[in-house]
Amino acid sequence: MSRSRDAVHEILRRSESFRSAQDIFTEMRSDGAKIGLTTVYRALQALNDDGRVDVLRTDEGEAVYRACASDLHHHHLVCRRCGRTEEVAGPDVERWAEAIAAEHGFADITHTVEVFGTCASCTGR
Amino acid sequence: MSRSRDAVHEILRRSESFRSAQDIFTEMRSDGAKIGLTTVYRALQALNDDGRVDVLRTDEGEAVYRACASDLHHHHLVCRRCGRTEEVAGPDVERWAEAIAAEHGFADITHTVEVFGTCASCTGR
DNA sequence: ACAGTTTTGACAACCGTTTTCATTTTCCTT
DNA sequence: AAGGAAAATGAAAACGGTTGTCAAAACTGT
Repeated sequence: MSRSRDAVHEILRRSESFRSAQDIFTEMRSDGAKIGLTTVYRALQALNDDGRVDVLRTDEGEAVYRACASDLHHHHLVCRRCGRTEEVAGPDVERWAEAIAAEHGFADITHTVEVFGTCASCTGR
Repeated sequence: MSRSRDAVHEILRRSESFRSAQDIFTEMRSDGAKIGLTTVYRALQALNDDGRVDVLRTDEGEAVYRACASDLHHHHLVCRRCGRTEEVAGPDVERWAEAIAAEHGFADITHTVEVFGTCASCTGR
């Protein structure tokens, strides 16, 4: 498992946002790559197992993947129509999470925050 | 939409944890209720629309529901050790989400916020 | 080149969820 | 009560994303 796995990883690294498996598959195909959807799924699984990509679920239950930027901590604003994703910083949210956790006696906390909406170019269409 | 909707809500209120639609359906059937799976799904949707239950996705993409203790919008603080869940209100987060979305031209937004940690009684054990 | 293992991909199977649609129930008006 | 429109129901089919199957193709070391 290497050829296509690297290809998928590459696509993801070039992307700035979360991408779905089908989405990646479509892009690779129209780029002329001869790869199967199954292989894309397998590559994503493997990459996730290796901790090289992370995955989250949209409101609709679709899995979307992203190469780990691992930079700063930030959250995502995802268009539920076209999948476009903006990275947004949320210092307020971080503080809120810390405070609320402390208040309830919870320690060692982590949090997930994802905002879904319809982006400007998809609105009204 | 009332008979079965109340029944589903009742099941949820008696539950202490998140339940899947299929799970609820199975319980109701073995309790002798003559209800269809479709109706369970519709009841859950309606209850969710009314803000009486909240829904989240498991890692596997399955939707799980839970009766809201409070009728207001809120988030969860989940103990990663024992699974204990506290409902927490997050007006700050709501405002933050709205603001950030508007700033990027996103409309019609929803958000998921889940905070994981180790609760007081699990700490130090 | 050769045998053995791994990877691949078309296709079918899966599973949770939604849609369809005909039937039943509920509710309102006489 | 009776009649009729509107809402609710449920069995079965459709759907969409994901995973399994399995034979063919691509690597591996000898």
